[in-house]
This record gives sequence, C-alpha cells and structure tokens, in this order.
Amino acid sequence: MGRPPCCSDKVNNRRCNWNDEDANTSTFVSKHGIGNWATMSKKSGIGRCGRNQKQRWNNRLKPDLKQDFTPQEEELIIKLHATIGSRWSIIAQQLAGRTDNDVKNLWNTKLKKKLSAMGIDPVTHKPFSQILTDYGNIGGFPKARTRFVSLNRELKGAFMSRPEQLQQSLQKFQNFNRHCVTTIKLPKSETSEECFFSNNQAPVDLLSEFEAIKFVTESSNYNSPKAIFLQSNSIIDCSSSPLSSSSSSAGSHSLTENQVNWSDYLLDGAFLPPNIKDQEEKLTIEEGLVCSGAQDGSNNVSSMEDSDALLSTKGTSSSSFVESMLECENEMFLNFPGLSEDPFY
DNA sequence: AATAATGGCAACCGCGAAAGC
DNA sequence: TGCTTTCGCGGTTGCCATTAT
Repeated sequence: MGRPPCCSDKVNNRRCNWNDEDANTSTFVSKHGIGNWATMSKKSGIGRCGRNQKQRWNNRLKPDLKQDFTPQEEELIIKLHATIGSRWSIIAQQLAGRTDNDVKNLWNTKLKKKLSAMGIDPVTHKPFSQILTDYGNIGGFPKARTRFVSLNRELKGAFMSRPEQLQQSLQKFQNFNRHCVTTIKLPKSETSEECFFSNNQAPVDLLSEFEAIKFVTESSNYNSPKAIFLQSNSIIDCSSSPLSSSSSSAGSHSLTENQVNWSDYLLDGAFLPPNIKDQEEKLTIEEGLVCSGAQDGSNNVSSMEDSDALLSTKGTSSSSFVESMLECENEMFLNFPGLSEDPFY
C-alpha cells in the first residue's frame, strides 16, 4: 500500500535552487493559507511536487524558524534522544522554531560526535565501557554472563593491586588500539584511546574489561574446562586468578583457596546431566590439586597430565558430560567459525 | 595553486498510517 | 469494505563550503 512516489520523474527533480519558487510559495501561502499541498502545487504554477513544496515551506520558509541551536537546546535534544530515540518530530515539537530535519541534522553532524568524544555511545547513550561489557556477555552460553562478571571483578582487583600487570595490560591495550586505528576508520581526532579516556576516567576499568573479554574469548577456544583454567594461569598467576581468588573476594562462596567451583564455568544446571552435581564437588577438589601444581611452578604439562589421569578415573557420567560439551562446542565452532577468531589480535 | 577529502546542511524519497471517496 | 490519495516520519543522498594534502 502507500502512495506511489510523487517525485519519480527525475527529469523534473531539481535539487536546490529554490530561489524562484520560494517567493511564489510564500506569496501563495500568505494569500490562501496552508492546505492541500498537491492542489497548491498545481494552482500556484510552481513546477515542484506538493510534497517537496510543503517540506520547503516547513523547513525553510516558515517565518518562525530559528537559525542556530543554543547549548541548552542541544542538551535537551540529547536527553530526549536518550529517552525516546530518533523521534525527530516529537523532539522538534519541544523546541520552538525548530524542524525535525534541523534536529536530525544537528544530531547527525554534531551531537553524535560530541557524545562519542565524551565516551558515550550515541545510540544507546551508555558508556563505551558498558558496551564492551555487554559485548563480552554475548556468547550464547547460559553461564557466559556469570563467568564474565566474575572474571571482570577479579581482574580489576588484580590490576589495582599489581601495577606491573597494569602496565603490561596497557601495552596490550595500545596494541589493540593500533589495530583499531588501522583496521577501523576513525576520525583523526578520535582514536579509540582518546575517545575512551577523554572522560577523565582511569583506564583500569576498561583495561580490565578488555583483558576479561580477551580472556573469555581465549577460554572459549579451548576444549575443556581444565584448559580454560590452565590458560588463565598463563595470564594471571594462580593467587590472583579469577578461579582461585573468587572465593576469597566474593565472600559468598565457601570454597577455600585453590578450589575451583566448576559450575561457574559450565553450562546452567538445566543443561547438566542429572548426576553431574554430585560429581561437581569431587571435581572441585581434584582440580584444586591441579591448581596447586600450577601455582608452585611445576605446572602445566605435568599438571595437565595429572588432571587427565584424574579425569580418566572419574565416573563415566562426568567424562561423557565433558565429551558432550566438547562435541557441542566443536559443532558450534564449525557452524560459526567466526567465534573462534580472536578479535583483539 | 590545484586537487582531494571532509563536514554541514538541505532536499529527496521510501514506507506505513490515516483520511477520503 | 476496499481502493486511492494525502500526510508524517525518518533515513539517505546530493550539493556546497571549508580544510587538508
């Protein structure tokens, strides 16, 4: 449905150069008032379609139109946009002498950039850091959010207490920033670093979030929960790893140091085989041993072998569960190969 | 000085809803 | 009730001035 385009005749479609018609339009409106624009277009003899003539009148010729926007008006537009989105006509109604087109143009040319420079996403009106957090939560795994929030919290604490790791992460972030600048066309004055840090915010949160996102991404590329854990040790030592220290900082967990609550790294209970919860406690203790091995420097290969041995001695239910997990994950990566790509390097 | 790139602004146009016949 | 016309909205496009190379 809907009417056919009234301006389909491109031959008669003359962009700009309204000088001749403006005077005729104003004269006609002053004589007859505003009515049916199609009829007006025919009667006035102006070679424009009524629709364009109406737009010209509303946007440029109406006597009460203002020219420049005040800072207060800009602020109001931002607030309204945050509330109702790109409903330009409604926003324009709140501003005397403004048209929806003016508001829209102001937004697209000025306010969007202004918000971006302040570290705020102009679409969602959320800080970029939160957008990144949300990005980290996009994983499809039911437990992804829980896992990421936990990691993020712990990583923040680790960075705050360890300046050398902060420096290391800053280097990583700068590498990532360079990657952004070379692969994503950013305005010259708005590299991501300037953009993110322009709000006088300490970079720690963002750095930790980058690290956490990266960590989650890396973890997703490994084939077993054990591998995820050991990989975490290669990034942050065991004493500050999200796994081992989650108990000490979270408080709500009763696990002691070096114990791992695997449920945080597995799918939701609804996806667990019926007897997996019984196995989970054993697994926690046993993997705690692996953590100890990793912590005292005798880690990784031997510990992995040990854990393999431990896993191999477990009941068939848990091993089959792990196998089913691996199958599901492999299938997922086959179907969505982009998931296995590291977005940061 | 010439050319390219960029930004701002104004106009165009597709689409759906409402109104009219 | 269904078709046509008009209107409102918002995204897109084009033009022009300014800036960068």
